[in-house]
Amino acid sequence: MAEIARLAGVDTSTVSRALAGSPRVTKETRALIDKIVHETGYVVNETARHLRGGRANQILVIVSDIAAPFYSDVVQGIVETLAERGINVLLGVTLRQAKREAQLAKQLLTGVVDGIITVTGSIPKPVLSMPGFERKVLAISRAVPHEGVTCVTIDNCAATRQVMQHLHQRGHRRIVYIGGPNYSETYRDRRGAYADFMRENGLAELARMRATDSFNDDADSGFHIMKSILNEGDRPTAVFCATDELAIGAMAAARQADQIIPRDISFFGFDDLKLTPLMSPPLSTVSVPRFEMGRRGAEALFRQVYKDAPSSSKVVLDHRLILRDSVATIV
Amino acid sequence: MAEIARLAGVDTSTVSRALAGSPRVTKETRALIDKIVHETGYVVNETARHLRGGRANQILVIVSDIAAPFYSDVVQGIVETLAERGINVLLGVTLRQAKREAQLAKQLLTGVVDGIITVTGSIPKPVLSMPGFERKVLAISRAVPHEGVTCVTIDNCAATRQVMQHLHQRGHRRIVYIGGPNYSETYRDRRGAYADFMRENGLAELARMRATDSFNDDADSGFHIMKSILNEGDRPTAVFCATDELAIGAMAAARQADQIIPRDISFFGFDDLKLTPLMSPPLSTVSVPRFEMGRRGAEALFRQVYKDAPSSSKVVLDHRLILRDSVATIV
DNA sequence: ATCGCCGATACAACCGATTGCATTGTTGGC
DNA sequence: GCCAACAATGCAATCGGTTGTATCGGCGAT
Repeated sequence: MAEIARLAGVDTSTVSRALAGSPRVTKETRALIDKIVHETGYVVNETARHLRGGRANQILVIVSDIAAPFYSDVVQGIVETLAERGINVLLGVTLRQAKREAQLAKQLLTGVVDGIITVTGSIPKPVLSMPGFERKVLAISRAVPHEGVTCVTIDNCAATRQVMQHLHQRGHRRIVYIGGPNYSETYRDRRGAYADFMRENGLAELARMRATDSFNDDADSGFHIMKSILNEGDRPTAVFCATDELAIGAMAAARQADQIIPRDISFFGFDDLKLTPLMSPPLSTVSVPRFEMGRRGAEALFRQVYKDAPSSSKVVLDHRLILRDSVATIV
Repeated sequence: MAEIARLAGVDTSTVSRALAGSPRVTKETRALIDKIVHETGYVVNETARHLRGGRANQILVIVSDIAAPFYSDVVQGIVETLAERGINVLLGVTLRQAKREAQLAKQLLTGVVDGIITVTGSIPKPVLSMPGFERKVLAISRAVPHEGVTCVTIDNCAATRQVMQHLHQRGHRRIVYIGGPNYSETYRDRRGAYADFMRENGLAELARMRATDSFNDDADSGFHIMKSILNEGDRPTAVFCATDELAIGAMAAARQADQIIPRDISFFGFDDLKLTPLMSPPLSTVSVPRFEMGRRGAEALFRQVYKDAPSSSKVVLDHRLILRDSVATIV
């Protein structure tokens, strides 16, 4: 910028103002500066701007694993939305290790980012000691156990209830639940709503809930759980999987055991991943607005961090049941 | 830092050196400073450090769409690797628009990032005018048309040839190719190797190549292409899909037309996505080391940017054929 | 006892922009 | 024709660190 100022025969402050579009520079000066900037290919140093301005214009997104389709869709929504607003997205993956999460937290403390969107259901510890962190952090999909932090999610209990009602109406009673690890609020909600429904409908004794090992909730774990269920005898007529990934694995296990879906066993998923209509058979599932969750979360955090908007407690988006061909009617 | 210096009764330069582990500070001073730092919860301002040091310790990853499973796996590999080295990853998605790509390029020019990993097969124009950009840019999966830029990829031609040989040995002659848009070098290579193989084996007249519309290469496009192929009559005995996503869609279309796979039609995919062994039937495919591509690419760029290593032209990783149950033998 | 050397720390410039305030020059009013 | 007011620009401090060089003090050697 000093170079530009020299060439234009003005001070750097004038160049700065000209570039910022301040009304305090003449058209002529502005034109001259613009011309020189164009000729020399000069671009401002964002780092210096950040240092002076105190804003990094960057937001950190924390997921446990970007390779999981659910998260990558959410992140896509976030990145698109923030890019439109000139905000960069830093991507952090925790691999479900608290240590990594703590490392990532430093990015906020050291001023590398202005805010954090977490899709893991937890806030890195070091962040909690920051005064006013509530406005700088936002949770998507999984709520975090902290007052004042905005959370964008869906109504997991209501959705689960609707799924169960559907299965029940179709004549299913012997319904198994396959879910992910219960440290996740999402899975706790879905499992809880399942259990409640079974109890309320006098099916408490038929309720069977299975969760994946420790940290796994991918298709493979669904496959293995389903395999063990099939080996136990006393087969269910329907399986409610807490995610489509689990359902894809579970259906594969059923097919491998020569079960015809849905004739022998029905399946219901959750998420409506892009691939599920192409499964064999197309999977009935709950549509979860993943991109939209990302978009809304990004918008909300943007307003909180850069526009001084207050944080709200919860933003609940709509879900809806997608009925395809994986559920049979029992007569 | 000034505050720390004041409390410790020393100069900021001493604090800086103490924190940096310089041998030029006494144990006592260091201990005192460490204690005060700990008590006050002080953390350095990375932005200031970057301004002075000229390094952002950030690298930009450009993909067209993080929601595509192929890309999200590559990105996972990149993020893990760079995190280990203390480098942040900025994620940029182009949605295949040159405009967005150009915007992202600015991050390098303005010093926000020190390097770029592109998985789109192209380098943003503004970057090309940077002297020495070759060392700051690296391509993964798809090569870029620029001398001196390192590219991490696999041998698409060899892999395609092996697939075709396999299908040929199993008795298939009427083999269709379904690929993505040909502006991508990857798809051109795979299609070219397919065409060559057909010609070299006297099957030139049976060669049929279909590409998806413009920018689409997801499962849905595979579905629609397959549907139109089935409508044309003169059905192929085998379909070679240039990606697993296309294959998943194509298989769904075949099933919907009451074709039994592989009895009526065989399928071969490419990528070995995590879900393909769970398909119905499990898909034969080419294993592509996506995480490893990300890791190796990240390592190489890290060395180039931060360790002054020279750029190499090409890093070719191993692929291998995964034979499952989607290909029948024709007698 | 004095000189020289060395280790520990302080001083100050620097990275590259932004911005409040001072200064300069011009114009308009009376 | 002089002064006030205002528009345009320059000056300099600032953001928060890092680092080359200067300074200070103590100790060993002669």
